[in-house]
Amino acid sequence: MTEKKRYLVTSALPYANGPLHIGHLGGAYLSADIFVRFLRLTGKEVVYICGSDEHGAAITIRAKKEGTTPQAIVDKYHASIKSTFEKIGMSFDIYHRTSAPIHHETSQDFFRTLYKNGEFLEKTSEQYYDTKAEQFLADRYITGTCPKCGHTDAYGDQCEKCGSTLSPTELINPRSTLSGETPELRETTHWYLQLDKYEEWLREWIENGKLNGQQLHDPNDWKNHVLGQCKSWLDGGLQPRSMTRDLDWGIDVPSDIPNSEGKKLYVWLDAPIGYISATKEWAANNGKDWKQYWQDEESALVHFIGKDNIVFHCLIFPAILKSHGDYVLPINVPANQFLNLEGKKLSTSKNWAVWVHEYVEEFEGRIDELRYNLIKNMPEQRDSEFTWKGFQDSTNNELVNNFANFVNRVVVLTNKYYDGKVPDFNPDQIIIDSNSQTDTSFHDSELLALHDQLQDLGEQIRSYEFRAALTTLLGISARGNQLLQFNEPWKAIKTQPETVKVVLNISLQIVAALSVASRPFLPFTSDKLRGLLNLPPIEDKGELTDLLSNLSEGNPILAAGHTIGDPIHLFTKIEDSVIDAQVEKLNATAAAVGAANGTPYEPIKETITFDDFSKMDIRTGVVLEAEKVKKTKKLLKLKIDIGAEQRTVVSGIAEYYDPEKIIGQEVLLLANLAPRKLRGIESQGMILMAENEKGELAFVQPKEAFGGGFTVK
RNA sequence: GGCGAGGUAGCUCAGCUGGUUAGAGCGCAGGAUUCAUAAUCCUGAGGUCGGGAGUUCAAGUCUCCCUCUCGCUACCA
Repeated sequence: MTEKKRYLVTSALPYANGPLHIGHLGGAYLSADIFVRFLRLTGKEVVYICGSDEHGAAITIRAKKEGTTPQAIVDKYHASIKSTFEKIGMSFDIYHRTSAPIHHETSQDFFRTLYKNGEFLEKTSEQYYDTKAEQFLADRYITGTCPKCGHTDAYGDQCEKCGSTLSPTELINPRSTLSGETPELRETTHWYLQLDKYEEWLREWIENGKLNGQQLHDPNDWKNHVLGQCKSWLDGGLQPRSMTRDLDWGIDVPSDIPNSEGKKLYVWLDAPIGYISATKEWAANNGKDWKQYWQDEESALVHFIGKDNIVFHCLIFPAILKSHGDYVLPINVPANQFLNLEGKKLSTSKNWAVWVHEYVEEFEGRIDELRYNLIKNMPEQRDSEFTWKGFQDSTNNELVNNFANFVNRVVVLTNKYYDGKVPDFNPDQIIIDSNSQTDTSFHDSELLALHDQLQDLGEQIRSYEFRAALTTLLGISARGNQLLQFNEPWKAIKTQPETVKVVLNISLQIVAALSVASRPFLPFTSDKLRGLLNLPPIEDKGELTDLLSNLSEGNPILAAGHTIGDPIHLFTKIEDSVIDAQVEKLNATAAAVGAANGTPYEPIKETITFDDFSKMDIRTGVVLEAEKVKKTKKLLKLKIDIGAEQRTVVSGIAEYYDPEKIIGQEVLLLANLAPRKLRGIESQGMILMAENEKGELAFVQPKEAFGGGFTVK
């Protein structure tokens, strides 16, 4: 990786609309925290930026639901998220928020500059307008019947029942959530960023790391799935993207721009710019120059995100930065994939999650255990999984048995044999090598081996291989265990006391090295180790670099005669009962949500008159022919016999029925529905299907061999 | 259907531009050991690298076809 003088590291801004779960930590936060803590240990200038994303329609809607104001919602969650991050040991230099005035100014300046540079395309389109509330409606403010599954409370952008992505104009019977009225379509003007114009340089930058012929980074350092997704978008052709919205909670389009009234900045001219405004705030508070981080070639910008944010951080935000001019582009965007929980996707709405604030309470003082397991299972290259059993195993087998036990052995032996003082030794004394049971070794060569392990660990972190780095860290204490095991100081103390001095001296140096090297991963343990060894607290001023240079010269980290403290248990085992309780809790809360969210049954629809019903002509029918519609996953083309005539019907049932197996199937057909073309085939009616809560479909049929064409009343 | 990412030991995953008997951690089996939170250490078993074909002196690694998983996207009157 290209070495830079200065690092600007960001983690995706969490949305201030709910608490944090372990998926967040494993995605965009722990990785970044390891990276910056490591950089600090190497003495780099680094600033780590994050904050709450506090705008957008979802927050207004939540406020309405809870009968409060959007400000109250974001205040509540901002405070909660911020405090959770602190407890879990996230080492942000600043945790900012997008409701801060400096952020509004920064975002508006950005908009103004892009506007003046002529980067925008003004476009007018039709959108729903609520005449009673006198405003345009964001997608989320519109509900209606989902055209795909018939769910009556689908949102304008998405149906939460069937997961389809929608646009507001597709909804049947659209209603405004503000007034309950039926909205009308009105013209509105927005500013579009012409991403299509940037396609060429974005491609060159993504694929070759070059901009204007200058090599900015090596694409080989980027993750496969990140490059893949970017290329997929580039190959599909970029479209102009609206940078404004008709919203009431967000950052105003600057009032000096014509037609700006009622317009707010779109989240992508808001949230990522939060990285910049947070840097400004931090710089102002710490006597620094924010421009050195954002506008200097010697500064490396690294965005840590989840895979859902790849396109925005790799294409759209860079496009915004370059359109503005003066800004550096990210040197890497090491996006993680998703973390699953006990075999299923994490889901806030289904309450299938491990909430970090709850963990912090229930596992007080055991933060590093969670950090360890999440890093160990970090979804670096593919989706991965957290299980409570795995959490127990990694804690008990690796942290307790390997890491903490090694430290404990060393401290106990030192206290027992040398009254807690680091023993002096004869450098020519031969001991058994930690790598083999037969070879011989010296004090210095063991320190060099330690040096190499730390060097490896650093290289792994630099190349964003945090899981591997964690394995290397545990390899250090594993090697310490071998050293003790091969040399058996508990026996040798009687026969070869000089050997024991060398072995324990080395072991103590290893523990001292661990107090530094563990810091990026296990910050609380690092602090405990420093205390245990009576070493000064780490100040993040290049301690690891100093350590490495000392080791390479064979200098000890702990001088002979230095007194250490009494043994402590860094980690304790997690009992089965604790794990069982957590699994039970997870299942119970998820089940409770299922029950509260109701029932698998849909609410009964509005009452209709008999006349309404009698308008429908439902007939019995028999399937004569069935074939899959080409290039579709769900559609079958059916020929239905309804007695007097035959109808061609296209139906979305291919996932549940094989075409050959439904020939002769008796069905009910809504025969007087207006015909509609699907995939070029005219569908003359609709087959009635029953659908359960899982979305599974079943035919509704009259009794066997009833025959086609008869009416249903 | 299109695109992207994956499918490597029981489990979780490494394997860069193709090159000696395919690796790690956990789990498992056997042995050694007791300083330590019944912890540690050694040894071992276990993989036709999703399936098939091809390129090559040589393929987990390149090409093509098929298949499964995840994500984005289109179709569900």
